[in-house]
Amino acid sequence: MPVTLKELGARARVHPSTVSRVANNDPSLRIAPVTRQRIEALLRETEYRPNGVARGLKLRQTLVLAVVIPDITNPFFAALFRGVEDGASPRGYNVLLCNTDGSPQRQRSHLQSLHARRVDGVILASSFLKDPTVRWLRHQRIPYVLVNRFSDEDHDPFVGSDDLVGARLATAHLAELGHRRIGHLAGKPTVSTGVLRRRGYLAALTEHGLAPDPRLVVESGYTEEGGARAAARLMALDERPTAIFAVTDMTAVGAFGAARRMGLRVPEDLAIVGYNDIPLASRMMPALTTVHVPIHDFGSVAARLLLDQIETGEPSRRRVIFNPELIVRGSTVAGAGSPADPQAAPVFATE
Amino acid sequence: MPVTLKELGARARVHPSTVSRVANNDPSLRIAPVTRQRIEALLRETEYRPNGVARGLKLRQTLVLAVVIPDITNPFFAALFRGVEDGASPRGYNVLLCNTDGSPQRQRSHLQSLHARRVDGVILASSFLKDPTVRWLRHQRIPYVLVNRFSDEDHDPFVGSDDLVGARLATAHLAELGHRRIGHLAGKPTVSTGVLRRRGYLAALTEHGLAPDPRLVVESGYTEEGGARAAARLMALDERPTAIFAVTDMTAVGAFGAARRMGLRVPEDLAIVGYNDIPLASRMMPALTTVHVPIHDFGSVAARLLLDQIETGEPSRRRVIFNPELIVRGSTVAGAGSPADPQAAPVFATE
DNA sequence: TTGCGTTGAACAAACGATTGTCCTATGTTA
DNA sequence: TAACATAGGACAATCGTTTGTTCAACGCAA
Repeated sequence: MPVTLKELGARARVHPSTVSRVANNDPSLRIAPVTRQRIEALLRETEYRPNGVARGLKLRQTLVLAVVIPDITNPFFAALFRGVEDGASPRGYNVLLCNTDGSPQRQRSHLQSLHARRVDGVILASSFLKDPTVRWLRHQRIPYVLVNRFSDEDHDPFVGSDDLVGARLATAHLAELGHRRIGHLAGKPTVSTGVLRRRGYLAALTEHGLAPDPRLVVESGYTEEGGARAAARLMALDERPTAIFAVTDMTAVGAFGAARRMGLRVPEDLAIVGYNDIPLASRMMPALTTVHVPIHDFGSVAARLLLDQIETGEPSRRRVIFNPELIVRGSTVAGAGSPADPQAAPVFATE
Repeated sequence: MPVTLKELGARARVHPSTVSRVANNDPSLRIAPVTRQRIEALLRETEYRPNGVARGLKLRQTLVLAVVIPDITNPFFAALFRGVEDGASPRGYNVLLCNTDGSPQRQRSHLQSLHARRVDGVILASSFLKDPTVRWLRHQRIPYVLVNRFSDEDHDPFVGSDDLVGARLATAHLAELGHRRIGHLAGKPTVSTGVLRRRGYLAALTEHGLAPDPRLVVESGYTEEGGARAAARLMALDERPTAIFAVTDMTAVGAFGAARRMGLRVPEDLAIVGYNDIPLASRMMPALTTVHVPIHDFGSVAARLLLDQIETGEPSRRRVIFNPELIVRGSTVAGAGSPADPQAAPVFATE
């Protein structure tokens, strides 16, 4: 059993509260040097560490954060989590990880559980548009930061990339390579990245004098399987696309697989662009052209924003938007190299 | 602010302890039906959830587990974590995730922090041989389960695969393909998987009449970069190997990259076998021949073993060893398919 | 000797829940 | 009518810390 203040008090023949003050270096404590040393020796000898649960109850802070994501198995979220932990751990916080598999019910029940545990804050990367659980977080005054996906345009602290710009870059790249029929594996209309990347895709098309064709946009969700299915549907069209912009790298990977199974060569028969630049992207054959975003930084910046809120006690609406950057690789331009990972910088931070 | 028993007691004009008993459905409570209904209505109306911290203090259980791993960014550990969460979440537990990056210091400091927080149990996938922190866990009577790597042969609850058998399968496969010079990207001698897989490799060599050559064994660690470096060293030998058995899939991926950079074709110039069958393995080009182990099951079984210990209050030494299975793909046999994921079953479970 | 300022701690009240025990009205039985 | 059950809750201790307040003893000056 771990040692308690009570026991230490008995062993040092002082009141437990005195031990507590010595352990916490309470400046308001006036104490005889000899007594202090006796207590300090005891603290070292027993390797006393205060019971975090009791401390949490008294101080109303648990030093625990939570990260809520769809699926840690997705490399994007794994990198994101590392960022969060790397930002929070040096400041004494531990981090709970909750997977929702994209289910609003699971998200909701996880958040309720986290609230009951009195976590100090939540980083939510699985929110959707007008997400009621985000409103609930606000209402419960639980500090939170949204990452990658936002819920309302301006009402939440947020870290992400400029999806509209990123999608436009990706699509413009394809148009400039001469592709006339460019398909889109679209995210969900209930998720901000889905909406914005689709919008960016459409904007780039018209900017390059290409008429949007509804048949060329197929909803794929965010999984590899979804990407494969959606790509297969696209390639079954009469006039099939010669290029695809996929809403995420994982769906692009699915499209790769589908193309391969249909005997299509990438990029000769089908060019593919993804989004996020997960580690896997540069390792594929051919390597995946994609929109680079600093995933690890998403996490560490989100942690910083969250800890700021926690420590000041004031909610924030700060938004940090990173500038996405196109990385051209072999999936659009045969033989294109895979340059060293670029460092995107935040170009746009309000309030 | 969340509602407390005290407030509810005041609002229902009963003592807080009575509210608690109603909320917990305490059978020892005799109560007038009308009062009960008044309280229950209030509980529903306020969506009362007991403060988990206070509950943890009183009941001496936090309903929190921790998973300690080298790096969640490694797909192996991501899948493992999912297994743990899928096993623990339905039983009301939340899971903390701690990354050590393979540093014993970070492992140690994480565990101390987890102990101070009074987590109910720990799943440790980053242990090494004779790991003092494992002894410490035992000594502190913190329920724990080791996964994938063990510390002592028989002294800890453990979930993993039979590394010796798996490595022998992999190496034998290469030998049977006719390879005479088979290199090994070895794990660390301080880690059980490193030792056992190396031993399995050596055993298979002699079983096939091949003389072990120390120059063909290069320590690579467990990262992609380490694998690339080690493979490059192997391929710089005068008599370079025509096949490599890598201690994990990630190091195999590194070897892939190195081979590609040296202009070597896989499998024609260099055959490669990995270990673990992470999702990435089957997606590579060519797909990676590897030793399949049920990673997700590692996690969920470990969670079960841990929860059993927690709920019975008794430490266990149960070991669940899964049977590894060779998956032959294109990295050793040109054109070999990638069959559906097999389901390995535990073939060996003691006490 | 009385009074007062320090020193060096002890005391006690939270934080929010759980749970064994005790108490007070009613109604019932002898 | 006195004794006694029983129903229906109230009381209080406890989990381990933190922190504002109190307090005894001592030294010193008047």
